[in-house]
Amino acid sequence: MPALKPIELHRTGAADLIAQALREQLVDGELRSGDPLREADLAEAFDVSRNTVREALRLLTSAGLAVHEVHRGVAVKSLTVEEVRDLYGLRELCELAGALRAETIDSAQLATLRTPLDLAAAAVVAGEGRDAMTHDLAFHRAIVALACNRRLDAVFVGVLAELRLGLAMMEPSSLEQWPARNEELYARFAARDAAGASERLVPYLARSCEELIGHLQETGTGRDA
Amino acid sequence: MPALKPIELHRTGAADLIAQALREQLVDGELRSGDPLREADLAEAFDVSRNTVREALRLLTSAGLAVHEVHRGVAVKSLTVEEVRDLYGLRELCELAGALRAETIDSAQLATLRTPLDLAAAAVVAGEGRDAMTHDLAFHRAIVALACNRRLDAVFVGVLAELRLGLAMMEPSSLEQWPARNEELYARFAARDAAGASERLVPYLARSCEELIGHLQETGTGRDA
DNA sequence: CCCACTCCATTGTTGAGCAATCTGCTAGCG
DNA sequence: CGCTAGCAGATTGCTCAACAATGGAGTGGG
Repeated sequence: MPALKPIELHRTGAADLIAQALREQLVDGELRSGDPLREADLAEAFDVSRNTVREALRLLTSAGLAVHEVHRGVAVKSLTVEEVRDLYGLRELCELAGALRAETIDSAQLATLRTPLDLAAAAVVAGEGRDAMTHDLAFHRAIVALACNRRLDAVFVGVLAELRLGLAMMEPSSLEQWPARNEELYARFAARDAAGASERLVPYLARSCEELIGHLQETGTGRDA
Repeated sequence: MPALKPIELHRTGAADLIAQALREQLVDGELRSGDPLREADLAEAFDVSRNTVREALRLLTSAGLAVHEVHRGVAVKSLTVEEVRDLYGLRELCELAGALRAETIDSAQLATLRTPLDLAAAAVVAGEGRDAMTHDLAFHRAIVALACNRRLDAVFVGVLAELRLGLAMMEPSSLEQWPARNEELYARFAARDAAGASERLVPYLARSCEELIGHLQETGTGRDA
């Protein structure tokens, strides 16, 4: 036994890798809502066959990140106002499920909230808006994780991914206010105050939702289905 | 303009049709947990190419109904006890979100609860256990629909589909008690009593969950990941 | 009994090919 | 001038055949 092969526990096929690459381009805002995803182009870009690209696109569409119209191809999904409302409604449900557990968390779980919070704060002072948002969302994912339900986590990750379709297109407003707001929320968890955490979470999400909707309407995105 | 072509608003490709056909075989229990889904077999059975089958299988796996191990193929997913707990936790979240709206529903919404309930009752007296379960689940889907959130509906449908992987394998116990239990729940909605509905929903789901887990452990399904 | 080796079934991926369909353009017509 | 028909060109939907890579089952030797 010369050397342990670098463990590739989660070996993935080419289609999965391409889907992941596209996902990343989506959340980074490199692909904008409505952009067409042409099979031939992607096949050449990733140097794979068109069939493999098709599999990757199936994954994206079934994840809700793209839409697929027969004989017209796949395009990056553009969110409608109604969809944003639904997504935020679902997001609220997920986060409240996590916040409910605030009463019974231990210090290790509290630490999982602390880390992304610090990273987000650092990104804010560095003026890195995109990073700040990434870590902010990680903070919220940690909140949901308190519910100790992997399926719930998966749903939440999907919701965030779809929301980022819209969020990626707007400059986060009042960035410098985020750390204070998050610290306040964190303090409620540190105090094991579930009700207090929920009370702060709901208006925060409502504000964030209306902000995104406002931006969608401004830029005229998310028009006809 | 001789005749309006029968509108096919939701044209679907072959892969989607096959995925749907397999889904139906899953909820009907014709395919059991762990059964392998071999590409060549399916290609011949549905008379399509292997690539098309692969696309359909991608859809199933990303919907959580099948598992995919590289170079080992796709198999019908077998639920672990932990997954069942998570699924029921998520299901509870969805249904409670619907039950919360009990205060403000109108008579039309109440009617959407009534219909599947009657169908389920009829199936019970007819001794059609499978149909009874189908309509019972439709009743619960109607509860979730009260939240008026399409995304939530989609999540719930996915959760139910996964649960049916396990439910399809067991004979529903105490079938004749279902109608009474459901009527009781319906009465709370008719009375616009959200708290009462929630209080009845939670233990019902808990019982159902433990029943499924018990059956899984009996039959030894859901072993090693 | 256990290990190594071979063989076979199955998957992963490719590339070419063709029918169906959409899109944009052009030409003809009123 | 506006409008429709229809003709390419582009793109997708799906098939087919092939080959490499991998996993598992069987086989034989130690």
